[in-house]
Amino acid sequence: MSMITIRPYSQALDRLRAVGLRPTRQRLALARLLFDGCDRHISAEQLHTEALSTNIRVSLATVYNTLHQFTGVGLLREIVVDAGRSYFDTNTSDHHHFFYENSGKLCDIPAEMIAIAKVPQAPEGMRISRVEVIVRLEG
Amino acid sequence: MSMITIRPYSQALDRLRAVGLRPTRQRLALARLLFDGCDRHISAEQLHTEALSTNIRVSLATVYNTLHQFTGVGLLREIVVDAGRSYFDTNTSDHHHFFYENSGKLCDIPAEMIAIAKVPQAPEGMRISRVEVIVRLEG
DNA sequence: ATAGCTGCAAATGCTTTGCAAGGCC
DNA sequence: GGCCTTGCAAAGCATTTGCAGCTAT
Repeated sequence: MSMITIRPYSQALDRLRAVGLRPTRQRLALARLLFDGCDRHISAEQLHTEALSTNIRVSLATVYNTLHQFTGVGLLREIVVDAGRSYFDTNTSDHHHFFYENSGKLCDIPAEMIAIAKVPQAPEGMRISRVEVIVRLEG
Repeated sequence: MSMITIRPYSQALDRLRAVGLRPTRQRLALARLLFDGCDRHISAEQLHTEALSTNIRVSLATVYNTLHQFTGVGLLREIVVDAGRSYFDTNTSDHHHFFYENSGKLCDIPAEMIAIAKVPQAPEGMRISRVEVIVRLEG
């Protein structure tokens, strides 16, 4: 009853199983949109629109919940570049970002294209969870 | 570590004049809170609260407008670390930040404590407006 | 069967705006 | 006086939540 494109080997189901999230129709569909292509930076609103245009009936609230669940289990990374707009990155490996201030677009900077020579020590009792580099572009 | 120093000659008035903003009572008062002490990271809500507790009558809307005007003329820098919460930094020189994910606090990393060895070239037709490093801490 | 999901709509939190009244030059 | 600012309250957005009904196992 669904018009979802069936790929012979979608990673979506396996990924959900691996992290122990029940593979419901909505989660599976969203996982396919997110993971069955190349890496991407996407907002909740965008993903919702994309889901609807692929005939996947899912509410915006569920999209938000799902994105946060995925982030919680490490399938996604949340990126905040702009007040009041969150992006989710399907690439959770070590890398950084270009941010086009005019258009609001994000673009990966591969890990080897940027090098941080000296990272300061974490203050007493704290540990570094992540070093995030955002190169802001205009023009 | 340090108490706020009362300076006999507030820089606030001069700063406003220098950037061509009319020194109204509200702007002057906010400028004093912001610039007459050590550098700080502050949210609109915090500044508003602080203003009220210093007997400065100012509306939250005016605080927002003022912070953005100050940012527009380079007196402040806006920092986004968390979806839906903006901080304004009175230190506009080149430096980076620790972000305490648990408490939401920000802390400066002096420019010399961090070094970016290799910065990627800006894409065709773009120029780098700023390289921002956020070291996220937890614990 | 039942614990966990989902949709909807209402609620929330931060931020911006419209407009009449007030203040600075 | 004239124009810029301000205050208030209402509007705006993105996001979250409460709850009744649905679903995967």
